[in-house]
Amino acid sequence: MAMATLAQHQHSPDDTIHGHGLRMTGQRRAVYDVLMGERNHPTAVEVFTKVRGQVPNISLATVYNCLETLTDCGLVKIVTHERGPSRYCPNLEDHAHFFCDSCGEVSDLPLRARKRPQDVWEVPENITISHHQVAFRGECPKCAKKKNLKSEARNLKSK
Amino acid sequence: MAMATLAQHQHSPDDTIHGHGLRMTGQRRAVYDVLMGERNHPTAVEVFTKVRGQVPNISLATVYNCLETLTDCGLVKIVTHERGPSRYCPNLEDHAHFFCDSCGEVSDLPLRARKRPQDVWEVPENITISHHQVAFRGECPKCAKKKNLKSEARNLKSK
DNA sequence: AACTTAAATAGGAATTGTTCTTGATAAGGG
DNA sequence: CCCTTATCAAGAACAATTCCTATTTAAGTT
Repeated sequence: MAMATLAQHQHSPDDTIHGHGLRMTGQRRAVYDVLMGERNHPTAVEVFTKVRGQVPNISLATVYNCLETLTDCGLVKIVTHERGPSRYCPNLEDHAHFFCDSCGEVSDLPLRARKRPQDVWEVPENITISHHQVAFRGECPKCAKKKNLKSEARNLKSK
Repeated sequence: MAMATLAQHQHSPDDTIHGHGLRMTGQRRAVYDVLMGERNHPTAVEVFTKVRGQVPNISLATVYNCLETLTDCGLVKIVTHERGPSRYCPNLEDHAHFFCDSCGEVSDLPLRARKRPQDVWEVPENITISHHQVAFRGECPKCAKKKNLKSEARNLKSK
């Protein structure tokens, strides 16, 4: 019984794709596995080079197609940031993204419990909201630490 | 005395640009005026066609250059949304954007008083945030109303 | 006013990321 | 096994933006 309940909510990616009348092909699985493996928000080209290890003669266009079907089926989210290339994210929880300006790393920031974006921005009542995309930019802890070490070194030298 | 206080905080765009060691040229002024006139978040191409009315042989590259200098000087904000072309916004207040999926209209949503994005998303303490960009998608009131009228018409017909 | 120097511009070429097209391949259902 | 449709690889096409270069313009100096 517990299983039946689980099965309803926890579809395998195969089931989800089949539910959309499509097939789980080798290429699609490989692309999905790369995303699930590295949760680094890779670009299409990064997925492409990674996935070539598994499917040596997959084409970039196919990677784009796979990423599109996966997003259409709701298995993957597409993340855009300023003018850069799109990135892909298999985290289906509601979350924002943080982009480090110095190292380029992207990380997920979860939504706080019982909070909604509308609590912070004035959204008129008669507007229907279907999606939101939230991006923060700044400096990640690693880069901040590096910078501090450098300036310490400078101070020692100048003595 | 009041004037001196004002002058400190309320620079003219010319002063701001001069403060960056640059000049307020005819092209830059025309681009800035278009943005201040239509507050529709136009794309570079839309600015280009509009600005040609004032400066008939300005080039698209120059419009891009002007938009870049204006944003570098902090007079204009650049707004990106999914894979679409960048849009430009002279509203310097902290605000989010709403994109209507059916008519494409873009509107500003002000930040609520004494609220911060960090109130809604969990941002680790040791991350430094310099910018945030927030986009909502959905249906604007006008489009919702149109849709309702249409479905009413359908209902009448089917009787 | 002429001279000097650096900034700004127009026009077009080049680049980047993505989508489209086409013919070949493969897979599931009858 | 055949038929139909989905999928794929490869490369062409495309859209938005940036880069390049020769020319023009403006500001500050004599």
